Amino acid sequence: MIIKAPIDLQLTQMSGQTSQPPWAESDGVFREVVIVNEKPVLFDVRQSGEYLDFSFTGDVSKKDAVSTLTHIYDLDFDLNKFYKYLSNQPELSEMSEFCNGLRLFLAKDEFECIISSICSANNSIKRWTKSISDMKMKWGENHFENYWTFPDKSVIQDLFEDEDEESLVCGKCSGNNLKSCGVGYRAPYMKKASEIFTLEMDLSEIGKMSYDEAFETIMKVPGVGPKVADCILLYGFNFREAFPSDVWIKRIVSHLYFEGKDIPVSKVREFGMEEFGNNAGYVQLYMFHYARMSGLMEKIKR
DNA sequence: CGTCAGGTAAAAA
DNA sequence: TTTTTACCTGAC
Repeated sequence: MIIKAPIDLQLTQMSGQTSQPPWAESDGVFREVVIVNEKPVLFDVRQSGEYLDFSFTGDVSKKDAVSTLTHIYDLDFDLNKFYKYLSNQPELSEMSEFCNGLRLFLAKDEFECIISSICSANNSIKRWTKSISDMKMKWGENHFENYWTFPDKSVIQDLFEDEDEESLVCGKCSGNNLKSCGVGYRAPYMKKASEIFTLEMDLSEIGKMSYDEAFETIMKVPGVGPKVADCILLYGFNFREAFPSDVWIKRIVSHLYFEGKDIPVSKVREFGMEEFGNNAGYVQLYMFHYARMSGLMEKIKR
């Protein structure tokens, strides 16, 4: 089945958005299990011309399958209208040609997005995606032979932090702890975050809040600073006015708007939100990949 | 082997 | 309030 909205699936999958690791790819087919109406559904998605082609296995209606993928790949967003917006501004006008078809890759599981985003802090895309994939295989639920959902918060909060803690309980066991997934010092953050969402913070409330209220709330979670908070709000809860600002975005904004002057990341975030409004999330996404693909990144390193 | 990148938390200014 | 430092891990 084809969903008639332009997308570059490969680019979107591999763009390092912290909602989740890329789906398993084979011969241009991206495959993943997603929980829809509390039941596991295995999706196959592939590029068909400029559109998305898909099939699925599982106990779900065609309509719900379509709306699930439409959400995850943000297919209701009008890319051409966004490209018009970009082309009207000299600083941004080149971006759409370098990132044509790039879309938000939104969370299939809000909790997975939170832990992924915490894991991505001060980390490389390659490393955090491997950590999250390892966690799924170790403690998630297995479906359709080779696919795993992300473990529940109640599972992660009780995990051993490292080998030391694990061997206290079981002398010769190993590998059944968070640090074995390469998450490093983020392990205690992940455990505490899980505990908070189990005990005191209701995930379903976040999406109903205003952006400011949601930002303030999510910032109370350990391991969540301003950058991670904005990733969680953008990719996990669809707050499109979020402008996740890290060192790369700082360098790009500084290069494009402030003659290369060193601007504090906090100011970059404020600038992005004021300047781009509801397009802030998309502009951030396009800035990063434009810099990657145009060679700008090499030029402004350091 | 050492050096470095990269956000957050906690300490220090 | 803003600035500095320590933190795991893997790439180089």
